[in-house]
Amino acid sequence: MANGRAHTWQDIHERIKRNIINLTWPPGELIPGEVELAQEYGCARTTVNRALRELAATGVVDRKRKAGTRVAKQKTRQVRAEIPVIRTQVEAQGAAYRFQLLENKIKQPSKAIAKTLNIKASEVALHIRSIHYADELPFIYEDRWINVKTIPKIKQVDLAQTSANEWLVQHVPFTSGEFVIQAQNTNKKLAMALGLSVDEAILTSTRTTWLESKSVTTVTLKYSPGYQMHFEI
Amino acid sequence: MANGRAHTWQDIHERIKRNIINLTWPPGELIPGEVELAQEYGCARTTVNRALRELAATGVVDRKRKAGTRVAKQKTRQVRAEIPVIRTQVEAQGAAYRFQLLENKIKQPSKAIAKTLNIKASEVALHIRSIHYADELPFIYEDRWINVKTIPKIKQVDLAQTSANEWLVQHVPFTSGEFVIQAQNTNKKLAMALGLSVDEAILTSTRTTWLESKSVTTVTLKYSPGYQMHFEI
DNA sequence: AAGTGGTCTAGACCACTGA
DNA sequence: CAGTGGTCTAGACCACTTT
Repeated sequence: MANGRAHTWQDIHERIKRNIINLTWPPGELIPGEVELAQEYGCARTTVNRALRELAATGVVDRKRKAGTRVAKQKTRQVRAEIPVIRTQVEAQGAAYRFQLLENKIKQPSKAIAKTLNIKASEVALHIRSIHYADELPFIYEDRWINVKTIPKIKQVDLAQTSANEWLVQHVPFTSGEFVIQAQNTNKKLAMALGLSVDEAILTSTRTTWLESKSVTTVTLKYSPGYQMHFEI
Repeated sequence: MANGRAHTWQDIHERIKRNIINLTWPPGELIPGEVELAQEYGCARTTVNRALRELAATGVVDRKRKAGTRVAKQKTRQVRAEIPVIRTQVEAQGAAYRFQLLENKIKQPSKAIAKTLNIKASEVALHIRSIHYADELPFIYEDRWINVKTIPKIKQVDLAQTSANEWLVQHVPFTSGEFVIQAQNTNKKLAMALGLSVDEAILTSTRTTWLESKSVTTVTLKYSPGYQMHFEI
């Protein structure tokens, strides 16, 4: 490790990244080809390839056949977050978790929901509303619709015992999903439910997931005021 | 392609993923080892390894030496988004972009900002405030502090021409960063600046970036009401 | 047409970690 | 200590793009 010869792809990865951070290779610059780097670093081309592939995956470089590898002219920055199950999130704060089921009924959804779930307006879906508490304080208000055609098993689950949030995450795989965040003012009904005053600013997230071409569920979570969502860059 | 033998890692990746979605291999299940899968699919172990590595990276499976590969019991869901430069974001909506520099001054920051930038309370930093417009409507209010010790070059940039947002993204690399989102009510000052009424709910994001152990910049963006931030799962 | 990245292979050795 | 994933190598062929 002390000498100059590095053989792991992580070492190569770091060397190249350092050259980019140093601005030895500034944005837009064409960096040496894989064979050349392999010679320079004294390793196989495959190893250099692995290092460069990781850098490309995180957007640090752009690669094109024949054109070569260039340091990316950052046009966007990627942000990422791990969204845990609500119970885990509450318990991670050292608070006691509890949730209360307000509604659990199969019925006809609004046109907007039917469209989101891609079901006919005449079809039914499972509507669930609940409040999640942290140390007996309202933390999140959940309004969820589940496509029972996709997930018929949900009807046999006791959703007063296990929250739909948790059961779905653990038992239902999905192939794609969307997650939208916005700020909203509390209305009278929500303010009452969460014990807030009207017109407070709260963060809301709407998540919709799909299994192949069939919708699974769409859920809107309304967080208590002051809630912060953290991401990594 | 028409026959059953697949040789690319993407094909192997998809076959395995399908077995997981099918619940052929339910959450928690131990799936066959790399050598076994390589035999079954008629390819090299390296290729299976590549496929499984991608699945592990996206959290679909958990891998441990000796213990083998298991289908992940999803405890978290990862969400991702590409955050573009503000100008690009506005122009992507088909709107005309313009920004107005409200302040551009080197001065002593508040204690909170000094702490965030990890500089002494007596040191100075560059304070920038501006408004970004979409079709002449206020879109984002920006409040930024730049660590001039880390980025001395910033002093030579005409920030009335090129927004700090854009210049930094294109010219300054970073090694890590944090991104925090929350909902806030507009105060009187902000309402005036953006032409809003008081107490409207707006989304704010605060981003802080680092170059090795030195802070680069911390910026708070306040989006106009109704703004939605989209993520992929 | 030629150059560069993308990937596959077969074999080898290493590094963890569970039994 | 033995089994499984993690990685490296050398060579080969392929696929995409730019020239």
